[in-house]
Amino acid sequence: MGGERCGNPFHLTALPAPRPEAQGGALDASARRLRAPRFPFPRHRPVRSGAMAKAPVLTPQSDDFPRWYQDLINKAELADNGPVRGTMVVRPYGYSLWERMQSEMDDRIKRAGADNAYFPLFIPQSYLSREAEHVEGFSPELAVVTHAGGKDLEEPVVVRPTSETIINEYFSKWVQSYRDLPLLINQWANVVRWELRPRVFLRTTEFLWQEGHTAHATFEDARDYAAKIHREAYEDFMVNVLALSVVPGRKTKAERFAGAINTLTCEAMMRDGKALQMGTSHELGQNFAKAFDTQYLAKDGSREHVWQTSWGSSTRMVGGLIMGHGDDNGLRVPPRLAPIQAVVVAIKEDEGVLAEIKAIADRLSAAGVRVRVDDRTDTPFGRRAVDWELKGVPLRIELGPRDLAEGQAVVARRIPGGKSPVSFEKLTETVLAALEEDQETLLRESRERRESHTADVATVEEALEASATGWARIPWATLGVEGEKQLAAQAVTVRCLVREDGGVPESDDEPGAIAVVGRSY
RNA sequence: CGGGGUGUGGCGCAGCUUGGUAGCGCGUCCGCUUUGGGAGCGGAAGGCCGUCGGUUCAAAUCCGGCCACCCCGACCA
Repeated sequence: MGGERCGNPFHLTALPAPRPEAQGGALDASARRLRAPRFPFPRHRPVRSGAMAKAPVLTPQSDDFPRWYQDLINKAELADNGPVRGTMVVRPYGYSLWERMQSEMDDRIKRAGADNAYFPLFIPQSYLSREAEHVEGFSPELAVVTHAGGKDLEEPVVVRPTSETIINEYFSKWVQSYRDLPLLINQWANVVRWELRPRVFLRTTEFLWQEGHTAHATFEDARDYAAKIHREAYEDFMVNVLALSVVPGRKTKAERFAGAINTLTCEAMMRDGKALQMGTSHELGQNFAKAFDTQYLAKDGSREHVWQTSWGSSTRMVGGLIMGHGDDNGLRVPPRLAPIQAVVVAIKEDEGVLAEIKAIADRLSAAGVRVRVDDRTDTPFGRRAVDWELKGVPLRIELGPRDLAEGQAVVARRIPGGKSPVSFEKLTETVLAALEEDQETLLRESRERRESHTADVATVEEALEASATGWARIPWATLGVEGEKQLAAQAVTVRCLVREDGGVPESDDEPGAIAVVGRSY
């Protein structure tokens, strides 16, 4: 793609047309009347002589999706690259999205019975080695500290890539009796995995996440808990808050977490048709319990190793939010997640207007809306409108002197698009209804996009073909481990195994299991 | 590690073929006019051209070494 960058302004004429008019919704009739064209130069029309046309705010998705993603992160002020390759600086607005995710996830984790705790960043290197598959899985991406305090360390310490090992070291002390079980712990932390191909939010060397670690008395208890987190915390959050229509499923052996006996995943489809693993929940069996000798005394007096789970979700979800919902005008944040659900904008400097926007914001705030006032009248209105669109704030309530005189404000909707005047009396009610509707709209769009870009196929060749634009579903019995390898040669992977009815298979070889395959981030 | 590419004000780039001491867009700052969809005009600040060496009266430009970064093939939240 390097060769495509071109300073020639005539390239602008080849840009795609503005996105189609919004469909459906009560605001639409007047919206069409009021809305200004987003880009002054429709496709294939030469730029008029004289005035130079404005470039689009972002590289259009259809031109170059990765570039669009980068543009959006920069212009919506979500993050910067850090000085060390693969690291990122999360800027305040980007961090506020993460904080909302944390808050919603934390509620669900606590509802599932887990308590938060904190374990150290540094782990003795020897801990990693105790579980063979685990160390093998992680060793290529470990950051190891060999020198500290002005001298070489006797035993190098690794910067945690995940905390199974160190947590088990302590679990083995804390668990003595069946009465100590289940032990349900979660921690919010940063982890480091040295990445060769970093991408902001999607794959960074350091990232933020929550990692849950539990110990149970029986295989069944652990299995059920991993499934509970998978569905009641992860899937529920992703569907009902992020408005992403994820596919919950089971990983194949090739895609499983190093050291797990089973991995459950939620896979989301991005707007370019690629998959993003949004969160995983693992059954660890007794692998770590044996490696760290985590045992308990059962009721009958026998000594048993615990059965364990671990589960994680990370700042990668911010990337999923961007690529799952964003369009050529920027981010689109589902209302339930949005740190700012509505921004009240003063169109121009005017005493009455400035007083009224604050009053409106207060009323909305009292009604439970996360609202912000934009009174930066030293910045032109258009600039501010574009900024809020880039940031994906669902509703923009615009107020100018003319509106004030008529006792109304203009409500601009980011998600369906369009604008409509609303009287002050009806404003709060309208805002609340629009937020509800927009949440549903995003989820519906996400589901429809995924369904229309998923093909049921019968051969590896067809699966590869479908993977060019989306996902394929193929019977796992047809594909098999051999077919999985063939796909991998083309950078296509089995994202997960599902049942025909959408359920999650109990094992890899469950009859009737369907493999969902595609390219992924 | 194998293949391709790039290093020039904060960001994005031109200039290199044909050496003559650096320019454009965006951004930033100041002033006035503006503010209903990325404002206009005027002014200003900001770069020893990745690095080391060579050729030359003269190097961003030519030659060589080194470094860094980016893109495509093996892992992962």
